[in-house]
Amino acid sequence: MTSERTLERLILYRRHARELLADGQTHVFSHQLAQLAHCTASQVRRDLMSFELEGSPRRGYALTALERELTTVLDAPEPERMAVIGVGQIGRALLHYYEDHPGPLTMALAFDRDSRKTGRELHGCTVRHVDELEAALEADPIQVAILALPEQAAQAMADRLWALGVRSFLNFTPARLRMPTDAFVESIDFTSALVKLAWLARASHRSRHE
Amino acid sequence: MTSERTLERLILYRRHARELLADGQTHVFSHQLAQLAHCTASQVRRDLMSFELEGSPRRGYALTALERELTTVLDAPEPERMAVIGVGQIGRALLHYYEDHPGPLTMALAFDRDSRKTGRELHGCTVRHVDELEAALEADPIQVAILALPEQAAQAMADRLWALGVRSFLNFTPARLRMPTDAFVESIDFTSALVKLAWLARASHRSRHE
DNA sequence: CCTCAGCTGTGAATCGAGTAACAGTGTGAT
DNA sequence: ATCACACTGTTACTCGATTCACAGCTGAGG
Repeated sequence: MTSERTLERLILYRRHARELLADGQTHVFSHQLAQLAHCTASQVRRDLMSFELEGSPRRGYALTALERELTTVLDAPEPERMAVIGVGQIGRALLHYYEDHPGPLTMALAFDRDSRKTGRELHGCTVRHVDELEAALEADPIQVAILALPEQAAQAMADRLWALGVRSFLNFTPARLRMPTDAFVESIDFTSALVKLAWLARASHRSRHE
Repeated sequence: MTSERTLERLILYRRHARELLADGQTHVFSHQLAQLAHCTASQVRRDLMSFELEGSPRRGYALTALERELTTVLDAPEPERMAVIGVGQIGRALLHYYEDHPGPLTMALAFDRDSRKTGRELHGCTVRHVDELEAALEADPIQVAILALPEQAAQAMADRLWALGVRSFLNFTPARLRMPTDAFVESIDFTSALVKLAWLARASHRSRHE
C-alpha cells in the first residue's frame, strides 16, 4: 500500500469500523464497507489485502482486528502534536473540535498576530504571539501546522515553519503554497470546491435535458 | 473535457491567470502554468486544447483570452445562490469571506437552529431559523448548500435539502453523507486530512532513513 | 527576407488505479 | 459428517488519465 487514494480510503474504513463497533456489530463484509465508503467490494478487499487480517467467508472481517490493524498503520505509535496559526473563526473552530476529540493528534499550540488575542487560554490552549513561534517550536516541536490565517500571510508563514522543520501543512486559505518537494500540503479550498459543485450540478442538469 | 480532475485544474489555471494579470503580465507559457498548478506542461496544454484558444509559440497563451475562456466554461451565465446551514464559527467565517469576495456565487441565505442567533443580520445576510427553510427555499431557490452544523444533524439536513431540490452540498462536518446518485457532495474533512498529513510525513521520514 | 530557437497542438505510448472474475475456503444448515 | 453457499484473496484485465515525442509553426534577430 503506497497510494494517497488508498490512504484516504483506509481512513474511511477505520471510521466506519468504529461506528459499526459502537453499534454493537462484530463483523463486516467487504461489500458493506464498500457501500459506506462509496467504493466497490473489490477495492475494499484489495486495500485490506496487504494487512495481517483474516477475513472469513460467511462472517467477513472481525471489526476489532480491522480497527486495530488500521490504527497501527494509520496512527503514530506516539501521540503527535499540531499547532494552529491564527485563531480567527477557523482556528477557534479547530481548537474547539480537538478539545472535545482527543486522539493521537493533539492540538498543542496556538498562535496569533493580534496581541489582543494572545495570552488567553482558548479551548485548552494558550494563544501565543507569532513572534514567539521560533522559541516555542524549538522547545516543543510539532509535526503538523494548520494555517488558519489571512491568505496574504500564508506563504510567508509556511516558509517560516518549514525553516523550523515542519513538513506537513493543512492550509485553510485559498493561497496556493509553493513549497519544497519534501513538504506535504493539504489545502482546504472551499472557494474552488464551491465553483466545482456549481459546475457539476449545471453539467448534470444540461445532460439530463439533452 | 469531462473529468473532475481536469475541472479542478481549470479552476486553478484561472486563479493563476488572474494573479498574473494583476501582476501586469500579458502572456503565459504552459510550463509556467504547470509550475504554478503543480502539474506538467503537457497536461496544461492538453487541458486547454479543447477551448477556443490560440497559444502562440514564442509568447504562450494570452492571459485575457485564457481568463475569459475559462470563466465562460467555469461560471454560470447568471449568478448562482448559496445557503449556509449553521452559523457557528465555520458558518460565520464563510459569511464573512463571501461578504468581501462577491462573485458569481452569492451567499444568499443563512440558517441556524438556535433562536438566539436568528433574526440578526450577519455579514450581509439575515440569519433565519431552520424551521423557515422550506418556505425560504421555495421563495428563493438556491443552487448550493453549505453544511456547517453539528455532525449529528448533517444527514437529516442534507435529506431535507435534497427534498427541496438542492443537489450540491459542501459538507464541513466529518459525517459521511449517504445521498442519491444525482447529488454532488464535496466534503471538507479536516480530521482525515490531518491523519493523512501526519502519515505522509512519517512515511517520507521512514523512507529517507532507510 | 531568411533562419532558427522554442513553443504549441496532438497522436501514440505508458502508467496506474480500479474492476472483474474465479479458485479456495470456512461456516451454518441439515 | 457432509454439503452447498457466500464470501475472501488474488490474479489478470480494463480503461481513463498522464506523459512522451515530434511535426508544425511563429515571431525575434540578423
